[in-house]
Amino acid sequence: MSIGFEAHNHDACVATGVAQAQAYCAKEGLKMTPTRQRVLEILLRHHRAFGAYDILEELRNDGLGSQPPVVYRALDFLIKHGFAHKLERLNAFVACSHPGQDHAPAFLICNDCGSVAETQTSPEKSQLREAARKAGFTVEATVLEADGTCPLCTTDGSPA
Amino acid sequence: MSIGFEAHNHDACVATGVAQAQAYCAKEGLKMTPTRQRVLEILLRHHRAFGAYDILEELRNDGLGSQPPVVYRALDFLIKHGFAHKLERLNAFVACSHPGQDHAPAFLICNDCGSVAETQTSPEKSQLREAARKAGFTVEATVLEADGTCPLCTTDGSPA
DNA sequence: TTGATAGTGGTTATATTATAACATATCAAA
DNA sequence: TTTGATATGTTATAATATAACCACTATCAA
Repeated sequence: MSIGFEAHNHDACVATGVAQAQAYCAKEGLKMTPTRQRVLEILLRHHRAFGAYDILEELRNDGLGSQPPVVYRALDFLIKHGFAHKLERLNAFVACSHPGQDHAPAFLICNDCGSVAETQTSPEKSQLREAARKAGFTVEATVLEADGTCPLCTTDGSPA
Repeated sequence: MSIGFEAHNHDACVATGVAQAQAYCAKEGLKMTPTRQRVLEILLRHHRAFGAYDILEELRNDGLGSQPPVVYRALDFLIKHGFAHKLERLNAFVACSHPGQDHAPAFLICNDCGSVAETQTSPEKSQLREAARKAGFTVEATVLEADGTCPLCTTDGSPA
């Protein structure tokens, strides 16, 4: 369960993810508005890379805004506060698997089935941080992504 | 000199970079065509993140093709054979600083001055590879990028 | 209660990045 | 010299993202 390709109960993912985000927002004085919550739910439900325009289409179906800025603004909020991440390699988005933790996420992205696993790294041990330190470079954010084939697709050629 | 933010002779960069690429192509039976070479020269000369449409504008000035596919095809070739890399965070491109080596590059990207340093990592030691191994995930390619502030911009607020 | 302010959302328009599809050209091998 | 593979030229469009402006709402101070 630690890495994320195993099957699991997405309803629970969605419920706990939304609850955690709501709790965090209440504590920090942030506004979890209907649009933001809906975008988070969409990301949690799919639990895979999801493009901004795919999210937008679902939002539209819910009557919650139909223009790109709506979804990009919601994503900005979710990313800023750690509820979601952008996959730079795919220009797509995923819900955070470890919300509430200050973390340097890394992603394993399956090219076959599109599933995405978020893993934690230890910034103090990373080669990237070490290289930055040596160079006198101040790191603000890191992007750590691997493309490849997930165990399910490796084994039998078909996704979960 | 190991990391890449220091000032250095770009003419030499360009000359040696092109020569190395030509040698590699000759050895491998690849074609270093005028367009491809010109795109490589542009990347080497600027030695920073350079967008596809910025490259295209320079190509146009040289009469070497004026439509997007021209530059994207050249970039595909250069990237495929290790002469250039894409910075996913910026949707931009840089010449490779270590051509001819089979490597897992990592980048330090200065948000102030736009300079980019390419550093080497040891795949066998990386936390991303380790996480992949644990998950049974087969890695095909990795993206390792850090945003932040380079030593020159940290020190005095102005780029080199 | 009013009015100032900040944050959010709606909308139009447009910018930026990238590729599909098809025609033409080049070149080397059969 | 035909063939096949690779490369280039071109048109059109897809996919991703943001600027700019206006309206609404909540909050809070006067």
